[in-house]
Amino acid sequence: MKKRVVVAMSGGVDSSVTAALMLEQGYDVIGLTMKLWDQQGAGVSDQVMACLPDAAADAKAVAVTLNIEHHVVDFRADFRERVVNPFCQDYFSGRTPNPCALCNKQVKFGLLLDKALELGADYLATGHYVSLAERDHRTLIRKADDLKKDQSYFLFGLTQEQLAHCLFPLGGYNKEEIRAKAREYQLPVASKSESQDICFVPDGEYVRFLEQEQGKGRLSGEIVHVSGRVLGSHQGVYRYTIGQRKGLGIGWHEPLYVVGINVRDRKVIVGEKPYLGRQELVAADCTWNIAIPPAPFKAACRIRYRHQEVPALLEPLPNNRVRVVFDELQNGITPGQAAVFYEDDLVIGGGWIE
RNA sequence: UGGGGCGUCGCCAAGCGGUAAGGCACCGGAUUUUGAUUCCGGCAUUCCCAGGUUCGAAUCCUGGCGCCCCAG
Repeated sequence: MKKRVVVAMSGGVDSSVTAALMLEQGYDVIGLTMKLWDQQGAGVSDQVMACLPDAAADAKAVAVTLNIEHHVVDFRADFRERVVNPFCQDYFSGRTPNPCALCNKQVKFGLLLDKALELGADYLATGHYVSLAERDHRTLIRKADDLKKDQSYFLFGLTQEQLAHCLFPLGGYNKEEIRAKAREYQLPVASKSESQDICFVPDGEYVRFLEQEQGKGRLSGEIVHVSGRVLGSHQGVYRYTIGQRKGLGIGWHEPLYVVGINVRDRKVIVGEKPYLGRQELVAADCTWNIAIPPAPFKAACRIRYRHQEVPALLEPLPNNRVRVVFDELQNGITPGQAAVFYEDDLVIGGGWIE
């Protein structure tokens, strides 16, 4: 009997081609589109498993073209509770959230996967640019062949249980090839543009979003140099993130970067670039896809998306945490972002920077 | 109003008679499924003001104005 696979269809090029590929590979395919957020306006998300009204319509149109079953599931309440609210809380507590990584774990490969299994699916397939690999009877995420599109960083939180039901057919392709396939299959979304920004903040103005949600002018205070000298004022600590240079409005001999955020005193600490360097971090809520070695071990670590991982020594700590000591100083280690660990091109684990 | 110093883009700062460097900030763009970073481009017809000397001055002279420091 044919294996059944649910494809998470956002209405974008990637997930649409994913559905076509699954079909081509002989699966019994059902398309599922999540309704995550109500939003007017431009900046329609594409790769992001969006959310917007016409995303569902586009997905439906693709499903019709492919002649597959398609459903829309309404996760708006859960999405707000599990992704949007933590996003706001993080910013208002001086952290910088990574909603995409959280959404993957909680919603796409949480609620949506559950829904897929409910529908009798063996697998959930998505249009992420990653592959899967087997090692020591475990399933690991492998970076995409096209490193420019690699999205393994955002998927570090998936557990063995989740990965057991995942299919990522796009990992071996690059974007041009996927677009070509979309045209080949004559998908109506073949020429849709790339998306960016947070899906629930399509215009990228996350500050405005936060202020709409929680009110304006909270947590305003001083901008202080590492030397202690007050250099200016700011309109809210949530407007800043570690490593940020632009938007400080301070004329100085050199560029200044945000090197610290003190919510209690409402202070944004700035300093010259060398002050950004840190040798280590601690990550919490770790997910491991290997057996955790009992002793400290070497691995490569990424501290942000789209950055070459760097060598470090990982020391597992109690309570699902890990200390990461880098061989070289790293700039812009930011609480709230993910630290993702690699062995060659495999994701072996990751956690949230404290 | 005794002595000394200084006034060039929002900030710092070159320039010292030949027709306004640079850095920071800011703005725009590129890159990017988070936030950042990074990269590229833009940004003083004008040098505190008013006269004067020069073919020509931010640069020299005169007079104002405004700061700063040291003395009283």
